[in-house]
Amino acid sequence: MNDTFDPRLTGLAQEFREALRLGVYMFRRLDPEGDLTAAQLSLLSMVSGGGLRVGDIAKNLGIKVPSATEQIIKLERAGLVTRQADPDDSRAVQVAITQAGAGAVESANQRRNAMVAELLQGLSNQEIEHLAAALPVIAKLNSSFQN
Amino acid sequence: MNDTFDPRLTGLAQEFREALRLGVYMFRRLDPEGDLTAAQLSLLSMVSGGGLRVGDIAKNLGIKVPSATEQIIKLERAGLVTRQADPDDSRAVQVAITQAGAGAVESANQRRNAMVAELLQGLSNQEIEHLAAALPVIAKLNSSFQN
DNA sequence: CCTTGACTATTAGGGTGCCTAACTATTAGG
DNA sequence: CCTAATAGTTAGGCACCCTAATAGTCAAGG
Repeated sequence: MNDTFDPRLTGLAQEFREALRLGVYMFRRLDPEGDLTAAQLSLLSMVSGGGLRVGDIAKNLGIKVPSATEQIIKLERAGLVTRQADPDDSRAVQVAITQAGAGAVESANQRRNAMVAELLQGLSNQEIEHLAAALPVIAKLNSSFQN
Repeated sequence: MNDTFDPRLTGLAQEFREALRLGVYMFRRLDPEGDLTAAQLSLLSMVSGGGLRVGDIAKNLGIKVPSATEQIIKLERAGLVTRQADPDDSRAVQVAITQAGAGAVESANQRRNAMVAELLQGLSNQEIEHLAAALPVIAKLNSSFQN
């Protein structure tokens, strides 16, 4: 096993971990007044593009199936999604967003995006470019981390 | 209240929020085998620079005092920190790292940095540059968010 | 002094969100 | 058919955060 790396990478790793910690902080505090928790909004946004099976939702969210089930049941009780047996495979369950769910996603996203956009307004153009360039890199890191 | 923003900012905000969610995921799952949880390592790293009071720790971590107390008690039971009344103000409690605690921080940081560095190795030079340029921006966003 | 109000930390109780293990129901292959 | 694999749910548990209530200490004014 190779555990020696370019020292610059190790330094960047430390810095990246620190940024992750700050990100956790921000993520947690974004729009605490809203009706939807961050986890619920992530799930709802995901199904708002079209019905998905529980397993797909779990995989896309990077959580285990029982954790997805738990959130889905909460959302169903709140009237924001529906659950129906997949006609092609009755083991599977199709989760679809309701009209109320779509409205909730819309307003929650607006509120949160407005809060973040306000933060972003405090950045220079160059800082915004740096941030925008890095976001796909973070997404890529996450997908390689999933494996 | 102004809730209209440059639409590019709103799009970026959406993308940034998604990156935050992914970051939370990575942060939590990094080194799940280690002795320290992510939250404990954050706290321990913080006091490793010198003793701090509970309130300061909570503020620096962005959590409430009772949550900090809870973590500190766990770490104390594990022998990684000590708690002593502040000689200047016996309401306050000084939290200091032990030798075992310092060792735990050291090895946990190494393991986690190695894991992240390995992820970073999968990036191109340009991607690494983009990431490195964005990390200070994230730190800046966080500090303006604190207010 | 000594009381009152502010401050520091802890305790008690609660909630979210994730996990693994065990189970049920369904599908598909030999 | 029967068995193995697959999809989801249920049950139980843990990490980590919160608010409200409490105990102890400090500091300032009467």
